Amino acid sequence: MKKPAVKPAEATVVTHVSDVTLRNFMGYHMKRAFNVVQTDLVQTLKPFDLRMLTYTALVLIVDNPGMRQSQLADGMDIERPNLVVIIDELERRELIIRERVPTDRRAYALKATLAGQQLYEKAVAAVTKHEALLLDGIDDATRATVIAALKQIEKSPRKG
Amino acid sequence: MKKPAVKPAEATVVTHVSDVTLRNFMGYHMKRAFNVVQTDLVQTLKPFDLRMLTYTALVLIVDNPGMRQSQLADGMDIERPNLVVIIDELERRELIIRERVPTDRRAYALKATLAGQQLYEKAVAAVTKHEALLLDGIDDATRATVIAALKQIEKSPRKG
DNA sequence: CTACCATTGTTATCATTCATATTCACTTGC
DNA sequence: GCAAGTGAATATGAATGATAACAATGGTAG
Repeated sequence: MKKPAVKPAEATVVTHVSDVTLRNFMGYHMKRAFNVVQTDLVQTLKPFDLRMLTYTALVLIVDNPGMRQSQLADGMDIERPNLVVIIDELERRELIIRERVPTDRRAYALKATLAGQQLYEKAVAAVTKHEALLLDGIDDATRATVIAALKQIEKSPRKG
Repeated sequence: MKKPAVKPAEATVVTHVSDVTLRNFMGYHMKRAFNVVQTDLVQTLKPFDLRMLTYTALVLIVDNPGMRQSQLADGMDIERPNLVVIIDELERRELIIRERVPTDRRAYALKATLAGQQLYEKAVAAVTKHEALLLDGIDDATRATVIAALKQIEKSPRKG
């Protein structure tokens, strides 16, 4: 019989919330840590008027000039319809352009403008700096171990 | 000059989407890995008719009998109004009860019913099993390292 | 005791993110 | 040429998260 290490103190006033059971799960730690990272990222991107999604899209477009929207949606793990508004916003701000593909007039080739590339440079630099602060106390070997483990989890069988 | 290691192949057709820039960020790895974990968790909880939020709430209530809603909201890092519907659902399904606190008639003491405790046992066991599969190739020492690192990130200064 | 303020839970409302279904334009395979 | 498939857009809905405002109650200063 597996008795959990949690003793429900009968009708006692709760002074401190215990999450011992959830702390047994890697996913719980991941969610809590990621929340901190995400909150920091949102703050970091605010001066550039970028959200996490618009930032990710911009970076991928700069890194992959000429990519199609469906490719970008795949890369971002979101559905095509949801990408449209993101691309709309980036295009309206003239950070990227939708260029018709001559060989397939259904598709758009996504490319960053000069302004888009410049914003990319600044935003990536800012995020890099902020993340360095967040990971301050963690040495390089540990970081490498964590990244390797996260990659392995990401590549786990039951993906999509 | 910091030239990124990304060469924008002029007007070339993109065959494979590169995320080299994003791969420099720990947060990106965390998000991708967590997506996998979360998708698996949702699937795991589906047979029990639990979502991530109702599951988390149930676990915390079982572990902390008598806790208040505001304490639970704090523990779950969500706002009080958003917790109401979650508690409503758990109460409607008779997994928990809202018990009036005699000493403070504004507050409810949250307690799991027998059915709630039983569902808790089954759900926690299922999640434990599924997570074990997900972390299969990762040895204990690595897991401990990752958890320690995630905890450190979570406790980072700029929290809330 | 009264007046004021803080807290608990609730309702209403809104923004964001993500999914699905449908439609339109276009391409491709037969 | 036509049927089927693909790229993108639109409309819509579900889930999660936040804020504002409120009623009821509790605590405290005067």
